[in-house]
Amino acid sequence: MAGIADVARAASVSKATASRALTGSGYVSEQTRARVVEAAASLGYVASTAAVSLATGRTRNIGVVMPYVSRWFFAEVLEGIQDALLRHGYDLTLYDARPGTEGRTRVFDDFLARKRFDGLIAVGLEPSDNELGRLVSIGRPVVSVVGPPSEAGVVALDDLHAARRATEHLLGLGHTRIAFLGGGGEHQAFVDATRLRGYAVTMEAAGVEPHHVPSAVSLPGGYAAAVDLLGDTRERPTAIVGTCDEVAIGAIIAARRLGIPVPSSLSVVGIDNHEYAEMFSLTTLEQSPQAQGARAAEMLLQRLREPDVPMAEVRLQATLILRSSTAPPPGVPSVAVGSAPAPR
Amino acid sequence: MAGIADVARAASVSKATASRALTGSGYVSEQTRARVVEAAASLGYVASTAAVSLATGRTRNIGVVMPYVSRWFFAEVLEGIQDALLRHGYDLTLYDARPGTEGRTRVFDDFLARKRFDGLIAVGLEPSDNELGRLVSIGRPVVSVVGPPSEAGVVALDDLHAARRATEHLLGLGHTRIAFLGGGGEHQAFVDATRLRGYAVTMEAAGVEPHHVPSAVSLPGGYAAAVDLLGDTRERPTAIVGTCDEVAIGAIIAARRLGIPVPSSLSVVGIDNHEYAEMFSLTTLEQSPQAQGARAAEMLLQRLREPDVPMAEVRLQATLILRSSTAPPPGVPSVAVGSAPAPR
DNA sequence: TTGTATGCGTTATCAA
DNA sequence: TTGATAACGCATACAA
Repeated sequence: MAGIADVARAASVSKATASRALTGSGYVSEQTRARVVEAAASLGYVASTAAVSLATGRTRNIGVVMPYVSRWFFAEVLEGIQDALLRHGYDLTLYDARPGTEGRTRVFDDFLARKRFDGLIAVGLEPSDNELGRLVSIGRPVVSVVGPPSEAGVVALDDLHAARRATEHLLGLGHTRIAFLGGGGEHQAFVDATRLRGYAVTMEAAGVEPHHVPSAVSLPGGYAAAVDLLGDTRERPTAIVGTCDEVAIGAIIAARRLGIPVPSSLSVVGIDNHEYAEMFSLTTLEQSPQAQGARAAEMLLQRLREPDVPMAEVRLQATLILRSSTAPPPGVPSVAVGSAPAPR
Repeated sequence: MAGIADVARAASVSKATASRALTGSGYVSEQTRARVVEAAASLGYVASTAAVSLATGRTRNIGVVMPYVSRWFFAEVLEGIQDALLRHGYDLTLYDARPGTEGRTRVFDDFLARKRFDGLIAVGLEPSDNELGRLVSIGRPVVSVVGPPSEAGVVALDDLHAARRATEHLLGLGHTRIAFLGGGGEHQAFVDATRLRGYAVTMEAAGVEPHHVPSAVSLPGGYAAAVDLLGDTRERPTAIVGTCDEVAIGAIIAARRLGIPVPSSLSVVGIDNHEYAEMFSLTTLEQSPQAQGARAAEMLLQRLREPDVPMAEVRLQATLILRSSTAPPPGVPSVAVGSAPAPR
């Protein structure tokens, strides 16, 4: 409970000097600074955040708004943000804003309006116009992870590119009957729509017909959709692009259950490089949600330091990780078989 | 940016009355209260949390400390806490304290010491003596989710009971060669140790030998451990108790890959009723992390309201959910086969 | 380099 | 029932 007055007294200086010594602002002789610091330490002095905030107008706290926290991508981003903020001594207050809930309304109307933070990180928020209005009216810098370009800072995967790469990989192997699994539900997410578009564009450019299979964006969702899709022997595709690894892995599990060998009868590719991807030998386009979260946090803190420099838009390129869930379609010989061995 | 002074002026009352009208403390005539409230609304007045905290000593914020946020259990608990706090208008600031990291030290030494919260919820923290000391020295009420009894409030699953039920279920089906998968690593968690004990005690009481197979507590961890365990045809168990569903599901996936049919050649039971449990037909002992989180939050808020009533210790009993990952061991006829059909 | 005095936006105490 | 005014604990402009 020791206040700065106690510290000042113990070091026999004024509160002002004590404050300067502790915060490192303004001139203080090295001698007295040491005395103050020692006094503070021995008294176990910790500045009251409320008082500091009131006096400075800054909270040393960052707000994070996300629609889910228990889904892999979001949890990973959160960890990345937390890590980065920790390093800079910033606190993190979390706002859960599940789409379509009453809680979400309260978050936008009441909680965010309290401005208990110096800046905001919005992860996959997809705000309505109304919500977006509230967001900007808060008057604090915002960085979003995932999502379309905006005036705020953005850190996101280049979804179009990732989906294109995934599709091209399968086309390159000789597949033509390639289905895209994911999205299309009630709360169609921007990410999934973009990836679907990347897939569709690539398919059309190659002169083959795209085939979108709606699916909940989760492992059980991918499983269920794949069971339906693969159960019909006649129209069965030879390859699947999952909108994310969870969906792709669900499809692999479904295939195994149905006795369809992967990759010899069915190729599957995902986007993420999820924690489980290796265990399922999933070929995928890697992104790092943790790195994205950390990057967003750094960008926001940078902005707080220098309010004048405009914030950037960072588009990350996913890199293909080849594992063994993809191969040429049945009947088509492997490329390696038909060509000369590559020189070493 | 409107302050309470602006509201007061607009309603032509003093700041004091404005404050009383808005906070609902002290006498205010219904007439003026309405005037003040309307003025506040039309000005878009939102009280400065910093000023309120400074004046009242309360933050309307709850700190949550957990070692992971991306693991299923923790993420679910977090959602439960968030939900409950939201309903009561409380903010949530999150502290990530992964065991063995430098960040964890900083959380305990610096971040928590700032006391930016009225109370703390510790989820599966397993603090060292040193850390525990810091925790109590903060002087704020604490509720822990998961973990041993303490002076603080506790909300947790009865792990001993859950593991016993799981083991008894398998014993009752006629299994004798039952392995326990999970825990035993470097950061042996209290939960896993307790569940292991519940298993071991039950096995010994039944006169059969317990067999603990160490495993990382995750789906890939369970998979890897099960591949090793089941690969050895000679010493293969007929049943597995997973310390949690993730481990159990990993084991099921491993069994499928190895061509071992579940449940006819191998029974698997878990603890959790994880999001994926149904999709793998996993028999399991259900608990609700969300409910535990919400319960902990309510308990803490209750304590803040009435500081005198001591906090309780809530032990939840898991309930067995029968799916089709468990059956009698090979060679032993199903109970139903050997007995008269049950009356309808 | 240090000290004095004021402000930050509320709530709470005391009179009126 | 209301209003003036003093905390709350710190940072900072200004003076010394």
